[in-house]
Amino acid sequence: MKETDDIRPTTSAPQQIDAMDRRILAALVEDATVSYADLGKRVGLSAPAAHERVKRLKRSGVIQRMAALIEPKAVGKGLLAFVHVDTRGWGKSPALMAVANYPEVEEVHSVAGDTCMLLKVRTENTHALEGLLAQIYDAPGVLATRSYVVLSTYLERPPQPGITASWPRPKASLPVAAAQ
Amino acid sequence: MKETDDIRPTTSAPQQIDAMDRRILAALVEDATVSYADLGKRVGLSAPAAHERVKRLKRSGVIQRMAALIEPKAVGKGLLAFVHVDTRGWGKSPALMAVANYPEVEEVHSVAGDTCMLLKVRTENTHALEGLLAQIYDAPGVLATRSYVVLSTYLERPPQPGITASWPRPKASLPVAAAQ
DNA sequence: GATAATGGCCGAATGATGTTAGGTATCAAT
DNA sequence: ATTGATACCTAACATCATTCGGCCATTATC
Repeated sequence: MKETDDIRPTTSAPQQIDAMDRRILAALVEDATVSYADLGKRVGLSAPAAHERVKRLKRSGVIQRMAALIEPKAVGKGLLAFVHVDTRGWGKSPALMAVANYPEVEEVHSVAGDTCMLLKVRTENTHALEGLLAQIYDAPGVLATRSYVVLSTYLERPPQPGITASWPRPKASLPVAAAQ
Repeated sequence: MKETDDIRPTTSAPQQIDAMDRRILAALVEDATVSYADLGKRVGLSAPAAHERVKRLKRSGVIQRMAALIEPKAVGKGLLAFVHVDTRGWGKSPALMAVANYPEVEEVHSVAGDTCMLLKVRTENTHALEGLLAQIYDAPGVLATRSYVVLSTYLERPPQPGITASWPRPKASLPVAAAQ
């Protein structure tokens, strides 16, 4: 399993991803432990050919890395919440970005809309969430936060390689003049 | 790499996760392609011992699966957005849940707060987002949606095994009576 | 239109790694 | 003290990743 070729994170993918690459990606996103022989069989390639493709996808940065997906509840993170942070001025202050160092913080985005920053956090309970929120409030320029505590998660998965080619026409849309 | 032991998704983890398991999880979340020899070296175990631990973590469901993490932009998903969906009645209608079949939809949660459902979606552009929103609106009972389009992502990672033992006291908090 | 060059693939051989087996130490309960 | 269970180790084996050489298709060049 030693990747002798250096996987240096080169600049973003220059070449195009074809249908074969997409099938390989789909398989690896679902299960990254398949042998190259099985992977090749699934997509219609030999093991070395599949390996060569995967190596290229890694080198080009399309495959960032292989990761173990763990069950949050098992590691003491039963509470998931999305935190919207309203900030004065420009929200990306170093003090606010420092919360990314906590392992409870999984995502930090700046968003367009009525709020500046959006965090996805996972804590053991509401008490720990309060402790994290206190850290967020502690950052200068933070005006307010709104937390959306997740009650149930129906779907949660990493980025998928598939894309929807054409979106269905809405069937129950309001009549619009000149809707082509 | 063939896991001869069946990894049947048994009921949730019965036994406790110790510090060694946490270190193994931390290593595998970062890079699931390490050899068991390297993994053992990193956490202070032999290769078979590390393997045994990993096998147990998989069987107990702590490790759900190994997945390839791909760069969304490389597969034509440069636009990330969080969509809040307000619904009349109980939001979990089959028609709304059907949007989970689109590969653009990565997360579906029901949340507490002023909205009922929260989706994380990744599309190629705003036009595709519009097509997806049309599908959401098409579900009966959907009153309104609010979309937060991500401008920049500063952090995005899968669930981490680490937990913060004690949260720092906020340094700039308002004086509170009898704050112990 | 012939030919060289490139890219992608395959089959087979080799080396690294996953995996099993057997044995030892530690700890808890009998 | 003895038994049983658990977790670990070393060593051997089986499997797989990886490399190599050659083949075929396509494209560029003469």
